[in-house]
Amino acid sequence: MNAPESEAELCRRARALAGRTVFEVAEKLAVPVPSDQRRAKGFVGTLVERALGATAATRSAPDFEALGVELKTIPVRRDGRPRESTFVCVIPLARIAELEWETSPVRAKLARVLFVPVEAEPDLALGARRLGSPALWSPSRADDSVLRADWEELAGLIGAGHVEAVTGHLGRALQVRPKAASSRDRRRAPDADGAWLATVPRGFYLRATFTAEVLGRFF
DNA sequence: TATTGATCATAT
DNA sequence: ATATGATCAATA
Repeated sequence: MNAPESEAELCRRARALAGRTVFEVAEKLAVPVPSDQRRAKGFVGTLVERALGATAATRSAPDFEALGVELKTIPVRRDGRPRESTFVCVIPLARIAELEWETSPVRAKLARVLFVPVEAEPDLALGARRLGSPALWSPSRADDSVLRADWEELAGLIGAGHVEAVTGHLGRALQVRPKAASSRDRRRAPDADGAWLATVPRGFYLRATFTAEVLGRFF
């Protein structure tokens, strides 16, 4: 699929996918649907990228580069509420002390997001899951201030050398969780004495409660 | 059941 | 190795 030339075109394409199953979308792209999603966790996200004409598949840029729009598929329950948190970005542990909210990767990633809900009941086969109505979101001023407060708390702790004290319990909208192939993976981060320590790579995620509130505005 | 911590595949 | 796409699975 070629890249959409405008937000309006992107939205039309996304609306056209609503109600269709993963199998139907995959069939049109001649892509086989994995039988075991445990071995294909990113399958639906990549599939919808291709179906909509995303350009930055594997690069560190918005999915729709020319439009500045990031795509997020979001697994939902029957009532439409998210089942999972939403991964935002890897945390640059070693450099985070130099960053500010205004120029942070979190704020850049979330500036414009197209959420595409996907049914995700565990007992519903991957191919049978239906896509939902898309929601094109930018943070409201209130959203931005909540995200900023979380960023300042979490980035502040990490930058001050307290990465090991940051658990998934912190943050109202944003949280910090491991983001690695294995818990044995290591990355360097500052310690409290100005030296380096080795710790598991981490990412920023949006809490499901936050995305539930955001999506609730659209429906 | 809700949430946190751990993990899987692929591309560059 | 690191970033992309996320969901799995153990714990509280």
